[in-house]
Order: sequence, then structure tokens, then C-alpha cells
Amino acid sequence: MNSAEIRQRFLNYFAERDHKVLPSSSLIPFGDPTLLFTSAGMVPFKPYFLGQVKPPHPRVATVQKCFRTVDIEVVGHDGHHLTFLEMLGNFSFGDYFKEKAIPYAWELMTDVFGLPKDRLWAGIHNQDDVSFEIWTTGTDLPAERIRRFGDDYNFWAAGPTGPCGYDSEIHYDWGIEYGCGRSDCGPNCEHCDRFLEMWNLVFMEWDRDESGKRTPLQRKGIDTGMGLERLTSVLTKHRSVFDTDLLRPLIGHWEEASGKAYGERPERDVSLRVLADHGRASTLLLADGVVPSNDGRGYVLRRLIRRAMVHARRLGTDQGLSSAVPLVAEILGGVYPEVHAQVGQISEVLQAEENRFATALRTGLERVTALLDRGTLSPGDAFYLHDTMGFPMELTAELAQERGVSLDTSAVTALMQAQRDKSRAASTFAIPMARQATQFVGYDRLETQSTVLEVFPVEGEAGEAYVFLDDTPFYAERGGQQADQGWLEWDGQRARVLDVQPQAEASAHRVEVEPKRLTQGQRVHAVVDRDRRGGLATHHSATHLLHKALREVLGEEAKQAGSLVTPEYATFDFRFPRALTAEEIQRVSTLLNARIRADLERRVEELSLDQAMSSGAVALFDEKYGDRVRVVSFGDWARELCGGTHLERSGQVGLALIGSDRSIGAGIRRIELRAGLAAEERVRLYEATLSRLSESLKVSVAELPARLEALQSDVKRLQREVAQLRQRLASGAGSPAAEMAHVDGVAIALQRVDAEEKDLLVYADHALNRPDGPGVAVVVGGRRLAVKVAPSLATRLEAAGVVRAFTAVAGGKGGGRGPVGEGGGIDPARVPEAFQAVQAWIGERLKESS
RNA sequence: GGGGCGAUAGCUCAGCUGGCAGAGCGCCGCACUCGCAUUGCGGAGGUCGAGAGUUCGAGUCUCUUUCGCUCCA
Repeated sequence: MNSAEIRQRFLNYFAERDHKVLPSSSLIPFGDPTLLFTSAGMVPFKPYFLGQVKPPHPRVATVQKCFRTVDIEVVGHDGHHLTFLEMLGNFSFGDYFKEKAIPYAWELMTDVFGLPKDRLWAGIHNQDDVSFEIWTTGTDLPAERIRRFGDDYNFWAAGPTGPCGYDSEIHYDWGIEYGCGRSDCGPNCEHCDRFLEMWNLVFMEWDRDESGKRTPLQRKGIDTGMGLERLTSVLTKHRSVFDTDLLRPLIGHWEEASGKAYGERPERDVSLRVLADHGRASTLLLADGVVPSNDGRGYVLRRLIRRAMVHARRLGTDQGLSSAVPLVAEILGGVYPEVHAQVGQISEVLQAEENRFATALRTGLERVTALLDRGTLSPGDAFYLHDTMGFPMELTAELAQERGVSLDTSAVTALMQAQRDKSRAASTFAIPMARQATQFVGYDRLETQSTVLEVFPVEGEAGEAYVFLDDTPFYAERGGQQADQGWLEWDGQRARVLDVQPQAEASAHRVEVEPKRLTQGQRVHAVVDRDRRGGLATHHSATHLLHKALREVLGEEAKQAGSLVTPEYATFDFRFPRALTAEEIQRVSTLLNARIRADLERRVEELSLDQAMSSGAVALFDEKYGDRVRVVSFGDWARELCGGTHLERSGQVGLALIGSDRSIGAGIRRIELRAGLAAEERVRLYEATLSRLSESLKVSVAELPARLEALQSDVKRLQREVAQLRQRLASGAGSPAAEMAHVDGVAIALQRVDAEEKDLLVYADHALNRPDGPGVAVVVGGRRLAVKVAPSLATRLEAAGVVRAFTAVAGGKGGGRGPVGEGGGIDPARVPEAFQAVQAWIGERLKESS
């Protein structure tokens, strides 16, 4: 039996029992900004479990792509942890409960997959007698192979509040020969890995509130999850998931690349497993639109790629993850077509990221060697290299060892831990979960009567509340379009809506209001800010038209990689390997504005995802489950899946201006777009600027560039002349006569120059450098002052002292360092007196030091 | 979302405690050379990321901000 058959048999089993089989959703959870990745099969179904919306069918089954950040550090060290995995699951939304879920699981494992009954164990919660009853009466699992555990193993909750319940796990027993031999050895044994946790059946039973009180859910639910990789390993009698047909070919790829065989040396095997896992995970993440970056999802991806490179280096190969993409596509591409379709682009992005890390390593390496040359390496240095330069600590340690320099790695790890704690402490508060869906009515209307469902205070912001409504005209920030703003009005009161965040099927309105002034059940009038919405719609529609124009000019592979739509401007990111030429931008702009003037009519259709795709609509990566999707088109030209708000006709855009494109990362370009009013304002600004310029330069706009160039070269020539003249002045010829004084054989010069002269010190310098120059030069220009002391006197006189003696009389302030001093704010009328004071001060100093 | 580091000539960077903006490479010119490379001499090239503040004076100190690199959530 291979993994493909196992997937199929699993789904078939549940399909035969009236489950609707749904396709895997994206690794990027839809409409849930709090969640980084789809980490379990139930993630796409959260709105169903919360009762926010009605599921398409009361029971479903899926094979879901999952990514788990928590296991990154663990991967490779054992035979069953993975970052990317496929989760087999069956779900019931208020339909059957554990009385069916347990027998289903048992029947599937034993009858369908034919696992020997004496190898299976069950774990249940120590208070869950109901499950014990079902296991013992509903299946033929003997009571002695049921173990009871506490909350840490068999209690499930999505968070401190919300749905929760007991769960029950099915464990596989590899046999006594793999065990620790202890008498209490069994599932969840801490001393050995004789038992493998395979399938977790979650029984969602209660709703928990802030005080910890549990109230029974009206509709109890079932959520199960079993890793395809683990199941495959058991069914094909391989102790490790890395020996299954899902992963073994990837291990083989790295064996070949490195020339090191798997299964010979434990530490090499770790590297081989890490590479196999990370290659799969990176490929699938990229296929779902994640791009390496400094934070969020992109950062996790970057970390995977870099970890993999360190391991590749350890194996002595310079092949990066990009080399494994075609193989991953071969293994999983049949199941996940998005991988197949993008093999080239995925490899390119990986390649670019690998190059980037290579440069980080190179600069890091220089620094490490520089530090090691000094002979010591403190934990602080190593942490700096890791934290600031991104140079892996293991490599630092390795290099230090080679050079015989000691490094306290545990101290470095402690510093890393401290940094981690700091980050965690500062992590943001989540928005509380809504219990009901919000109906968005804002496509056609900008205001509506609505009822307040729930109100929560915003943590850390007094006077603000999250408000959930039953109906809302406010568009929540989604798909790159910023949220609407506006007002809630009730009983003569009015509160500003600052932001609206999506939360699965609900919308959280952040409102400027004391939380207790708005109560559940209150009727409110919700009004969207019309101007802001207009700007958003203009830019969103313009973005669609731009997307299409780009694809026509550059080719279909110029695919959207993200966008930001604000009322004032929009940015559009797309995959393209190089900068656009001026001519290409010109063509895009011409085409775009021609289609705006063509005044294409906007149409919105609600279709099934399949229909939409086959009708040629452009789909992005974060499509969600649900049988209907919105397709927005302008004429028969631009056609995209989109939930955003749009204009009625392309002509309403009026005008669209596109800026030059720039790179924002590996293979991704960004174009800035201004449309409608914002474009008009921009044009007006340009016009005003140009006409002002042409007026003051007295030439036509067309002649401006030539005129400016001429002026610039004039200025340069004049500047040069001025500098030369000034040099000549300062060096003596025709310079204003300096007033000279002599104290104890030291000549002191006072020179007065024009107030505009900038570099007073240059004059002082020149005075000193004359063959018969003085020992001290004082230069005054306007309210400023410069002092320079000849090197022969530098040990006896400080320029700062001269400046202070001067300013003590003439006012102002100043100071200096060594033989150079400057000051300002002096009264020009009192310079003669001040010069007397300077002479007196110098006289005293000379006496003291002689 | 939090932390660390950075932004100075076309490129890579230096600029110590605030006091005349620099080096190497590259570029241009001249010399040497049959020519090229090399070498020597000379030269051009700077809103010191942006904006406020402190100060007589800010590349340097403080705050804000943009962007980049990096670690973490």
C-alpha cells in the first residue's frame, strides 16, 4: 500500500458514511490574522465549530496540508516529527459525537487498513468514563489496552476560552523489543518510543468562559486528525516516516548530492532528514504564496531555508533546497497541483534566498575570523553574530573550536532565551472570538440598521472597544484592501469606527467608545465614511485593471503576489524577474488608461470555485472553502476572484498614474499606483511645480531640463571661482591686514573677515602657515570666531582657553579641541576689548607654563 | 508585534570623547609604453537616508520617521 492509496481509502471510507470530501485549503489560513499557518485539519472549519456560519454539510472529511512551527527545532532528531505534514481528518459539526467517532476510527484502522488489533492502544482522559464505555462496548479493544491520562495529554482547547473537550488518542505499538522494558511502559511513555501516537479524536463538548466555567455546547462536534506520514510508516512497516514513499526519495536526493549514505552515521542522518523535511515544507509554503521575509510567515520560511543550508554545508554539499523542488513536485504535485504549476518560480525564489544567505555567511565569516584573531570570543560576541548578523551559532562554535578558542555556548543560549522571552512578553493581545457571524451588506449600501452582538474592551487602549454586529456595511481589512471607517450612531450618540478586522466569518469593529456605553442588543445605525470608501474602491478597481494590463504587456507569468489598497494610493506586487523598462511602463500606463476611458462595466458573479476557475478568472492564493466565490470583471477584460469593494464602471477611476517599479525581494517587483482624486491631486501638484519653475526660470516647461543643466554647470563654475579667490585672499595677497600683538615673544594675530565667510578656520590656518606667521591666530567673522594655535605652542596653549577668554568679554560661547577652537554668538562691537583679554590670558598661561 | 545593527563619493567602508568630510577600488586626464597590463602624477565625484530638537557649532548627541539587514513572537 502506498501513500496515495492510503489517502484515497481514508476519504472513501468517510465518503461512504455520508461525509462530504473537501479539498485541502491553503497553508495560509483564510481570514484569520491571528494564526500564522494552517496547523491542523480543523483550522479551515473554525467558523463552523464556533457556529458563526452553517457548514456546507454536517459531516466532512479532508486531507489537509499542515505546517507546524513548533516542530522546527525537533525535526530530524527522531523518525516521526515533521514541519510539513498532511493531516487526515473527519469532522462533525453538531452531527454525530464520540459514540460514532470512536467506532469509525476503530473500524477504519482494523478492517480497512488491516492493522493487527493487538497492536493498537487507546488513551483517554481520566474523567472520561463515557469514552471508556464506548471503547469497551463499541469496539473489541480490550479494556487493559486503554490508558487514562490527565489534561496535558487528553484535554483539548483552542484557547483559554471557547470550545473545549476531552480527546482520545489511538497509539500503535511497535512491539516490546522497541520498548524500555519498564513495567509501566505504555502509550506516551517518557522513556522510549515503542508507542507511536497516530490519531487524535477530539470531542468538542463545552464552551469555557473567562472564569473557567464550562457550559455544554448546543452542537457538540468531532474533530480528528491523523498524520498521513505516520499512518503510511505504520502500514508499510517502516519505523520512520522518512522511510516512506513520501520522504525516502528526498533523502535519496540528498544522499546523491552529498555522496553520504543514509543510516551510517547518526549526525549525518539528522541533516539528511532535516533537508528532506525542509525541502518539502519550503516548496509547499512557496506554492501557497509565502515569500521569504523578515517577519511573520515569510520569516519562518526564511528560517527553514537557512537551517537547511547549514545542514547541507555540514554534509559537504553546496546544493540548496532549490535542487529538490522538481522531486517534491513529482511526489506531491499530483495531489497539490499548485506545486506543479510553479516549479520554476519556486526554485527561483529559493535560489535567490540561498544566495542571500551565502552573502550573510560571507560577511559573518569575516567578522568571526577578525574576532578569533584577537584570541578570545565572548558569549556576547557570538550572540551579536547570531542576533545581528544572522550568523549561525553552531558555525561560530565550530570555527572557534578549529582555532582552539573556547566559547561558552550555554551562555550564548541563555542570551538567546532572554531575547525570546522579551519578544514573547511583548506579543500582542488577540481579539476575542465572536460567537456569531457578521453579515456584510456593504457591497450595495453604505449604511444600515444593525444590532450589537458583543462588546469587548480593547486591551491596553482605554476608551476603545471591539464591537461585533449582526449586519455591517463596513468592509473588514482583507485581501490587501484597508478597512472602511465611519461611525456608529444610537440614542443621539455617535462613535467613530477606527478599524475593522476580519475574524473568520465575523468582523471586529474597533470603535472609539467606552466599552460599557455600548451594550449587547443595542440597535445602532452604522455609517461608512463615503469619501474613504470611494478612494478605496477607486484604487481597488484600478489595481485590477493594472494587473490585467501588466499581464498583457509582460506576459501571463507576471502574476500578482500581493497588493495594498488605501484611499490615497495602492501598491501592486507581482512576480517578475527584472526591472521594467521605461518603455514597458509607458505601454502599461497607456493600456491601463485606455481601458479606464473605455468605461467598462463592472459585473459581479457568484460562482462555484470550479466554475470561476474554468471561466478564466485569475485566482489568488487565499481562496477559502465555501461553494460560492465572487468574480469581479470589468467588461470582458479584467476578471478576478475578489471579495473587495469596487466602482460600477472603469470610467469612474478617471485617471491612473503608475510610478516606477522597484524590487521588494526575490523575484518580486512593486508598482505604486495613484488613481481618481489622488491622481488628480498629484497632477495638480506637478503642474503647479512645473509652472512655478518655468515662471522663475523664464523658459517653457519643455526647455526646463536644458535650462537647469546650464544653471547647474554655471553654479559649479562660480563655486570653483569663489573658492579660488578665497584661497588667494586668505593666503595673504590682498587680505585684510591682520592686527598683530606680541606677548612674551609670541605673535598673536587678529583678523576680521566678512560675516558670510564660512570656513574661518581656513583663514587661521593660512595665517599660521605664512613664513612669518604668528603663534596664535584669531579670526572673527560676524558673530563667529575661530582660533588656531601653532604646533610649537600646542603643549602650552589650548585653543579652547583662548576662545573662552574671548567670549568672556565679547559674549557668546565656544570651545575646541587641542589646537583648534571655534565659538559663536559674540558681539562684534566688543572685539577690540576681547582681543586685549586674550592677550592678557595668553600672557598668564605662558608665565605658568614656563 | 518586540529586540539588535545599519544608511557617509559610482562600489566597499573609515570618521575616536561634537570643532576644516576621508581611504581603498572604480571613473576621467596626463606621463611612461609600438599597444595592453602595470606604475607614477593630477582631477572630477557628497542635500553624510528624511524631519524636528539640544548646542556658539551636529556626519557625530536626543526624539520622530523611512528603508535595509538580522534575531525572535
